[in-house]
Amino acid sequence: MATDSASLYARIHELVRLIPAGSVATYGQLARLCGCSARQAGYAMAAAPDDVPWHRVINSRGEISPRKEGGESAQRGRLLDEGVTFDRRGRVDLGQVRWPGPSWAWLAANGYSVDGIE
DNA sequence: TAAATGACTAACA
DNA sequence: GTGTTAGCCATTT
Repeated sequence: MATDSASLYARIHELVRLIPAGSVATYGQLARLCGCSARQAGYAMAAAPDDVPWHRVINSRGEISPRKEGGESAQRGRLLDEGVTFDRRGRVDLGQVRWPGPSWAWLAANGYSVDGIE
C-alpha cells in the first residue's frame, strides 16, 4: 500500500483515466507528466484500481510489458476490443494510436505548468 | 537501516 | 535489427 506517495499514484491514475479508448500512452510519457521516473509509472499501474484503464499504458516500444503474471493477453484483448491494432510482432503503431497527452486546459486546471517546463 | 526488486527508458556498441 | 550499460526511485524484504 502506498504510504505518503499515494498522491503521486493518484496523479498517475488520474492521467491514465484521461486516455481515450483506442489510444495508448507510454510509461515514460506518464512519468514525465507526473514528474516521476518511468518505473514509478509501472508501479502505479500494478497498484491501479479497476476504474483506471491501465491496459492503455504500454512501454516505449509499443509493446505490452511482460510482468510476473500472464495478464499481458488480457491487456492485449482489451486494446483490441477498443480498436487498437497490433502488428505481427505484437506491437502497436505508436505513431497512429499514441495519446498526445492531456489538453493544455486540463494541465492548467490541475496545477501543471503549461510552459512544459516549470 | 541497508540491500534487493521492478508492468521503464535512453544511450551506446 | 539485437545486446549491453547506466540511470531512475518507490516498494519490498
